Amino acid sequence: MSTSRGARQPTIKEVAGLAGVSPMTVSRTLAGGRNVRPDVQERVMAAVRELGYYRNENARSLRPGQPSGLVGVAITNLANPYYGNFALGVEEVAAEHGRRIILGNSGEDAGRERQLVSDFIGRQVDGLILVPTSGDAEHLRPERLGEVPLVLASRRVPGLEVDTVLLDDVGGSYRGTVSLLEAGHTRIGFLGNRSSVFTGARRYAGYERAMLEGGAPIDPAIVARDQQDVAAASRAARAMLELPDPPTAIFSANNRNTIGALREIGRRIRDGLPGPHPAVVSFDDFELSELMPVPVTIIDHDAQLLGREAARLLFARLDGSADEAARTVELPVSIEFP
Amino acid sequence: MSTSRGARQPTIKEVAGLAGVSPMTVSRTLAGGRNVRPDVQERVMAAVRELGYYRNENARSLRPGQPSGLVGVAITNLANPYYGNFALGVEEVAAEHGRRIILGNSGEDAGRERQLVSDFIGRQVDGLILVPTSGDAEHLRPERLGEVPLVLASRRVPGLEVDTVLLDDVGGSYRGTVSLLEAGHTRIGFLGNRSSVFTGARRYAGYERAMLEGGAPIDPAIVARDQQDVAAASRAARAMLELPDPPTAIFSANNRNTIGALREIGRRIRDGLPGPHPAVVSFDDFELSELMPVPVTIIDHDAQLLGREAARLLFARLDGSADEAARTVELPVSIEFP
DNA sequence: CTGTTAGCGCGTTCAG
DNA sequence: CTGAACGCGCTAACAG
Repeated sequence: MSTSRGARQPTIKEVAGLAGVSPMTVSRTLAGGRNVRPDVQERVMAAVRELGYYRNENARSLRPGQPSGLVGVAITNLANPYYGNFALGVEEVAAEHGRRIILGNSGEDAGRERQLVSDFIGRQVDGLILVPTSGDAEHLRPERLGEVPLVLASRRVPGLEVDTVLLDDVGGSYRGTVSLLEAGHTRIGFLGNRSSVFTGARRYAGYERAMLEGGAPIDPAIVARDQQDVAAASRAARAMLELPDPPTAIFSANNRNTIGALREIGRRIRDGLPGPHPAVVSFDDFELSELMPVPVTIIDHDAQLLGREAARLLFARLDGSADEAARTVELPVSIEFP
Repeated sequence: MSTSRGARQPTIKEVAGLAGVSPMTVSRTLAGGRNVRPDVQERVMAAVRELGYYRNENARSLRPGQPSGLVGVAITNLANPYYGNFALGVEEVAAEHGRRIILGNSGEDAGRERQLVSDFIGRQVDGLILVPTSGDAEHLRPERLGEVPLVLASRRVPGLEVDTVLLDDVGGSYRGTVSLLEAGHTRIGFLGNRSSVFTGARRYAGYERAMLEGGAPIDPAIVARDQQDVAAASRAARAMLELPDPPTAIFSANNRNTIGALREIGRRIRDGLPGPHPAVVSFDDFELSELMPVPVTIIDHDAQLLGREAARLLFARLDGSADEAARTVELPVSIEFP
């Protein structure tokens, strides 16, 4: 009378037995019913319902050439709402194509990513969509992946020529920084990821180009490029705002750094520290940005769309409607002024 | 020379061939190498590396009794950061147990949830974790699920006695509302989900009890219970704030309603409309709540922890270390004053 | 220590 | 229109 290990899932044989037909007839009925008499189909479906039968997709995909209907998705940080939306975009398009996603969180760790990819391939995924970590990428090389198509999102991997969806990181950062320069700022701080992170490097490049072109000096004392989370970002912002000559504006290269910077600015305002408090340009949107105590310009883009686009590239590959060459799609960003 | 359909994944046979052993020896080596000579193991592993072989997990789990190592997770709205964190919690604990998650987004649609569950079972998941929709739940009845254990999170399903993780919705809402009453408010609006949503009903119940006990009348004109997204919440907030006698405080039953309400309050402040502007109590945390133009009290809880706890209940069931009776875990919430 | 046999659930192929 | 045989990749159980 234990709860478990008793009656496993019913098989096609049991359904066949109950319906008084051969397993083959059940299979055919489930496959659409071609070449099966309607009344027999009735009996089969009745047996299916009675037994609570579900077709075993794993056994099904055992046959070579049969797709598993699974797409492996690895993300660097699901706790970041940005990647939640990304995953949703992938999931939606996959569902439209009758596929399911297997999701793993790499936590920005290359070893974990490698494990995830191994497991995904072992489960016969039809394709992979990754936001790659910045570590070693040996496990993503084509000869390791065999036939399984790979799409990268958000970041490129050096030396890996595969379908990729990127944002216009450089252009967005450039335009965002220019908007600060045009507003009269010359002392503009930078908060971002370390340059080994692909987007970190690209977004810094946009900032740098705008500063150079605008004739504004880049002071290393107000450039902080190693914050991966909100707490670190707050500390970095604090350090530069406590300088004798603090920045009058801050360019933040991503959501986590923006939140950290604003948290610190808010603290200073509440503590009654003297202003002026810095204006902020943020790469990545966040909710209620219009209610901030300092003007916040948003370099906005759609994570869900990024996910959808990545999935589209993958399915184009799977349908064979993509040609040999790896494709890169760069999605535009929009700038929203306060 | 086409990219595809050519060299499928190598099989255990090919590895065996290359290593000059039988498939069984490869299998044993991969399973840990018991009863295989070290030098033979070497040869096998070399062949594995050379061919880029991955064990086919689907074929493996074909054998009865073998777990698939997959957990099916269905969520109502991945775009909500709250559920992203929930998924992360589940994923983490699953990974600790060597399992992977298959993730689907039900979008609050019972039909879609049913499809997802069918597919999950067809893929031989070891267990299911759902944030159930509020629709028909026929497909979750034990006889439909067979041996597959189910854990519900966040919401209960009427008539379904299964392991469940809930928040202390009633207590949190009660205490949050009491804090407003103690601050002198008596005209307190309510924004939330329709009562068919489990949490919607529970959170309203806490609000209602506090209001009754506090002797504060509940005015239907400032109770709005049908907002599922931010835009609808904004409209509802606007409607009650434009009344001749608007509420002096608002209790918001979830993240989406809170953002909507604050967006509307912010708009009124920017437009220079006369105050006083309402204080807000929010069930669910959000970032930068400390920077809002009106005081915001947070009824806080940890979505990631909710996910972890749900996964723990599931694995307790799978390990057989849980007894027959369905368990309910109610996680506490904490109140953070502005 | 290693190999052979058999069968998991399903669908393609070929007979009726 | 229906069924029987075979094999997909893998591993317990049983030789050797």
